[in-house]
Amino acid sequence: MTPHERELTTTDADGHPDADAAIVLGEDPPSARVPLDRRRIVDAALEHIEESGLATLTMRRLGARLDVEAMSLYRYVPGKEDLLDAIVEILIGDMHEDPEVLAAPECGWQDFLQRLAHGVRRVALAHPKSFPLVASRPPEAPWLRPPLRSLDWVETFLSGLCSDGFSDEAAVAGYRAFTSFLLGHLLLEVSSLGADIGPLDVLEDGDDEDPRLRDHPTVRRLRRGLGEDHAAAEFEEALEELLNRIAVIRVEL
Amino acid sequence: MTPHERELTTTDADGHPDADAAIVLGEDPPSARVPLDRRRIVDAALEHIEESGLATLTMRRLGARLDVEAMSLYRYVPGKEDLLDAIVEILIGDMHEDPEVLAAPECGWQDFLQRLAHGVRRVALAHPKSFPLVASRPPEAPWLRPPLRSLDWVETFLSGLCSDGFSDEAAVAGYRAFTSFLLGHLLLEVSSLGADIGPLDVLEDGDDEDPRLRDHPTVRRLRRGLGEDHAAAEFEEALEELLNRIAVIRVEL
DNA sequence: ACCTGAACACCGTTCAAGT
DNA sequence: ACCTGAACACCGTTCAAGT
Repeated sequence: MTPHERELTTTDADGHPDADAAIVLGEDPPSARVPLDRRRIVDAALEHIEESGLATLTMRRLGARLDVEAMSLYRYVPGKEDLLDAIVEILIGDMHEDPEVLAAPECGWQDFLQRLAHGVRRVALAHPKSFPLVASRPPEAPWLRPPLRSLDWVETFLSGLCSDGFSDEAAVAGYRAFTSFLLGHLLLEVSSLGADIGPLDVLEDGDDEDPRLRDHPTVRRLRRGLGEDHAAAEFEEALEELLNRIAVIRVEL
Repeated sequence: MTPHERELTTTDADGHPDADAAIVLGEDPPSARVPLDRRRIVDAALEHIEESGLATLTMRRLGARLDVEAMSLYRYVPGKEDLLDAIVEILIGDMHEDPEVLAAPECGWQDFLQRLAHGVRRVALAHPKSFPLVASRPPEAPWLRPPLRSLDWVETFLSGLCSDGFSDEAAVAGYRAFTSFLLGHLLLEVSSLGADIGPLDVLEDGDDEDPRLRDHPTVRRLRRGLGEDHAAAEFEEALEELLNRIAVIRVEL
């Protein structure tokens, strides 16, 4: 694709170099490939993870994807660990840019938390294989419990609640309940998605039997229900319950 | 070191072989080191992770810890991935051996789930740096939603509920609610523990200011509360709420 | 200014060879 | 039977050198 574009822009069918024209028009330098750039690197890493998984992400492979040798990446990224951190920052940034999420809590804290939860869920579902990084990378502020990454996110959350009548203690308690809720639900949902469930693994309720089920009669009996995906509905329901619980915290603390 | 031991045990200072004496006493072969063994390898890996973190776990280092070259490990473990899976199995096994957890649900499903939850939490807290593997390793049964590892665990859970009046549908719904609850709470709790929080990171409420807090006034204001660890109490409280919710599921489904 | 070749230390893993 | 030496392919990372 990139070579294709390059061909089209550097010479036309008659062999005329038309690079000059492009420059005159103020476009990118003919096709001396766009110089590398930190954001482009992080995006490519994200793409790779979603396509092929975190385990195969390699500085060398990432370089190849960008038509560059691995060493070039180090001009823009201090190292692989920092690259993974940068991915997390992009994911969190996506959340913050979402206008749905960003909107101030004018319609009350319940609406605010609803939008926040759905915003995080959208990001998680859009990047199922990368999302677990958000939970596993060492946090920006380790003294913060729970140590979710991104002080920006925490600030948004706490100031949102405090602006709608939460006491300091209630806001902190709400923060804890909300984050563990999101983590549990989204990590599980995302891990079913990332599992690359082969069509043969669906375990039809036909007469054929998975040998592993011989010693697990209850799992076998309930296997149809266990295979169904009700993640969306369960998320809504559990979120509703959570908001009720936070409402109690709000008036009690 | 290894050659040193060998010298000391196979011959004494006068050149007498003393291996026979040891054998006569019925002890381990003098100290020709205990032959390797799959369980010993997995235990050593667990120890290494808790001491030094998953990132530094290496077949070569693991070999060194066992006074053996890395290649020897491959006689007992097919590869590094399988080793990580084996660690998860040990953790889950620990849970199942806990008599507190294992006891049949004779005192009702609420007591049963209480014991189960606390059993899982004990294991998580005992191995904070290894526990995240339970959530991140690809599951034994990918068609199972959520895909928690270990069919044994799922079987225990479901048959426990079904033996105390849960319909099939209610048991499945309860399973989903329970696992996402445990995952969220324990991963967050364990990640605060594993963070190796330096004493300087506690962020005293003294007058010194972390520069990162300049743009996060609410976090700064609430930092004392955010640093406190109420994980145990919050776990109990949230578990109580969860059991209430499951009670509703039980009668409704 | 931006990229690369060559190099270094360290991986996971295999296999023929040692004891 | 159990372990190791030597080797292979592949990592992350550095740095002097190329354009």
